[in-house]
Amino acid sequence: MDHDIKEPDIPEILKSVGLRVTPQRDAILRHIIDRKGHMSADQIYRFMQGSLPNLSVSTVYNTLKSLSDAGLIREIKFGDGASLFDANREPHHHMVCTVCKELFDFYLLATPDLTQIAQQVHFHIEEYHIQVKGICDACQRRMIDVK
Amino acid sequence: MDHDIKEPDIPEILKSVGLRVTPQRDAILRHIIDRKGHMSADQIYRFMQGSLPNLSVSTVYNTLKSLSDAGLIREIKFGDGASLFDANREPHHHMVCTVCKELFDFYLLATPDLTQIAQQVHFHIEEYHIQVKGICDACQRRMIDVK
DNA sequence: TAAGTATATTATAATAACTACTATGTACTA
DNA sequence: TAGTACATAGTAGTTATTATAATATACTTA
Repeated sequence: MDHDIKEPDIPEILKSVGLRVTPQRDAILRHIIDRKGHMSADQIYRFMQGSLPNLSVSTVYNTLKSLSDAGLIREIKFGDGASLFDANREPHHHMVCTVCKELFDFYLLATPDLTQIAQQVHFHIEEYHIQVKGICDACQRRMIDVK
Repeated sequence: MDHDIKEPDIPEILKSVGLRVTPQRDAILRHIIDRKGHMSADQIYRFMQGSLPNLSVSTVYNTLKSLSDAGLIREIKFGDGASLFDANREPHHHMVCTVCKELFDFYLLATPDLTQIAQQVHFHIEEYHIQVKGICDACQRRMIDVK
């Protein structure tokens, strides 16, 4: 058995934040961690039809809320449509393409200094997130081709 | 007549972005510019009952979309509930208090350098917005008092 | 200045994304 | 191996928003 990539112990992660281990939570958290991307509640629900055909939509929402409250995943509200969720790994931010609506991660080398502002207004910062809107590479190329 | 504060010429602003001047658009844009804060479509709708009792909810949404597309106002999706809108003045960002849910503006002195990342991934940045979550001054005090 | 037309508005219906509710089921406790 | 606190499923309800279609109006141009 090769251990190049260490499989995360999902039940252990759930226990560590005080959540009961259920097949539904295990499967949903596993899916979010395995797939690197962003996904909506509905996408998760539809994906789970294979392995958990009795899974209820409300369980998906309840689970996403529990995982989110526990800090294991992050909810991204961006553009139109449904909230997206991703595994809360290294701090990262998001770019959304206003043409194709696709969402891209990005990582900041130098983080903006928010401490000054926070001190001025006595705001206790828990987290911050940068949303960038623009046009992705593929859509830029497409626009040039059309022109 | 004192001209200390120059009144914005709303019809002129609308024309300048190619929008027809209607009483509804005039009133809505005026309200958003006059009031400095953030407001939801529903808040605008209810406020307008006095001056435009026949105003329809869909007109509020249509108008907000037109104004937003034209870059005159900005839509803020943050936390739960409805989108908020504000006049798109100097670039600024937002802090939301996770306790009282209130939204605060803040202005960055040094803007984060996103150009490097944009160049790397060939993303054409149109705008960016920093969302900060945390606890506001008032709520921090309240928590200390209770303790 | 008065049609004409493209666009805006209204009112209502429809939709999407979620939340509330309650009966049933199950993970953990002792 | 109960007992119980919590989770799930299924359905109904809610909220915010969008679509539709008939009527009305802002702006154009003759």
